Amino acid sequence: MPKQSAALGPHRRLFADRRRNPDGKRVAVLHTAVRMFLERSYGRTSMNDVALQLNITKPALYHYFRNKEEILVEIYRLGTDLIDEMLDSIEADEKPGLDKVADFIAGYIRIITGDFGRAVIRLDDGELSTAGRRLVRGRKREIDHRVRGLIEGGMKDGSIASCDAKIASFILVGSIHGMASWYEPTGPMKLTAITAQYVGILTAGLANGSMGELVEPGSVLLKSAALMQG
Amino acid sequence: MPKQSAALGPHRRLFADRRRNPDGKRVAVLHTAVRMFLERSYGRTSMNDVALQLNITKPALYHYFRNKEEILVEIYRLGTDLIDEMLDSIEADEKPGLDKVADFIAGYIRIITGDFGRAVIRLDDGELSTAGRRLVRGRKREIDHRVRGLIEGGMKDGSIASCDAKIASFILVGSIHGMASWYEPTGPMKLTAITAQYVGILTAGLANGSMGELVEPGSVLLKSAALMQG
DNA sequence: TAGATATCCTACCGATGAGTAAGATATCAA
DNA sequence: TTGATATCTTACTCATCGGTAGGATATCTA
Repeated sequence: MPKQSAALGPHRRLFADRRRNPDGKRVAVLHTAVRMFLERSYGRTSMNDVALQLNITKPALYHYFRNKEEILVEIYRLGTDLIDEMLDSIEADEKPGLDKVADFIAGYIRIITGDFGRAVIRLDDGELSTAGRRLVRGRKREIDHRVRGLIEGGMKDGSIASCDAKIASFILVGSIHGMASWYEPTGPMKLTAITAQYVGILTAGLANGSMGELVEPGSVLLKSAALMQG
Repeated sequence: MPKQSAALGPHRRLFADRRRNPDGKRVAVLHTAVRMFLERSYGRTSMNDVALQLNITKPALYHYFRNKEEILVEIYRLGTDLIDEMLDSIEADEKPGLDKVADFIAGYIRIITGDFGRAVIRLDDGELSTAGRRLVRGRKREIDHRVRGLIEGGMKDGSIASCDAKIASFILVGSIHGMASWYEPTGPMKLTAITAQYVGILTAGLANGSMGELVEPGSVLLKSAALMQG
């Protein structure tokens, strides 16, 4: 963990003195918490851990948040807000569905490589209470529906090949979600290069005309019907 | 949880009497545990929970496993074994790389819709000790490399368009991993139909010739360069 | 400068959960 | 039948963690 102590510095410094700054300190807690939750998971990060990272004690955290869950819910809210705004902007555009999908891929990658976007994907909403889980999953479901809408729009205007929009959107977001796990900002690949690959492969898969000569899954699929495991 | 008590019945019944059957009871524990880990996560499933589900008490579990982690590692081992065997069979085939990829998609979906396959994807290996984590992540990495090999093979024989094999394999497995989260065996969609969609879209995306007229990510990508978040 | 209050701390509670000690009882092989 | 042992239980230890009680101290405003 000392690896990222440099990045945490600014937030830590906010708590160096007792200057009054409730809003600023609240978001500082959020930035530190989301980093730690992503690194060690929500369940394995104690309130004490977060407090120590900020150079305060655990009860001080409860001055800014009612409980641990409130921190997590707030993180989800910030992350889903980013995604919502991007979808707003894409839906407002006037262009073929396939182009909107291309924009979505690029925008989604941009968001998901940031802390709060990545949190929406990687953190386990099963840790939430029933109420919190309902809220978060509702927002996720809404996002899914909007992505599906993009694909359906493309099928209507003919830029996207006829397919099951639900499955296609799952493939789309699923492949990008994977990035949230393996992408490292300090890694060797430039983000723009990665994005170009994603846009290329995924739009090629959806584009009308490209699914002409379908590859049939052969032996393994047949085997799968026979060996279907209980 | 009473929802799946029917499926757990057989394993529960194994522990009804004290007949000696160490191996059978061991796998019964594994089957019950993987189900519960998938439903409630490893961290939120206590040894007591698992024991109760089997109609025994917690210490009895320690007769079959040294500790909780040993159960999880064993689950990972069984799951990765399934994937390894499938890759063995595909690599042994003599067919174009794109066809192998199609077979892989179908085979991977089949495995991932089963309990142990899904566990490899969904369970958090961050819960493991350093030693266990090294072991599990090593096996996962090996699988990744083999998938990448399939794609590289296809690029060599010309059936797959030139692209970054690393990214392409991440897109491939990432999109299927998403299934491990949303797929429900009792859901409305037949597995063969879902598989066909995956094979269709993904092989179309990789196939040589389909990436001719690339869709350029437009406004959003440009915005992303400017708004890059810290 | 003085009161209001924001900020933060020490010390604690109660719950949970992994793992163990030590012994009771059933099963099976000889 | 009997001894070895596999199986399982009750009753515990120890550590961690979310959250709180109650008070101390610094900051800002009037």
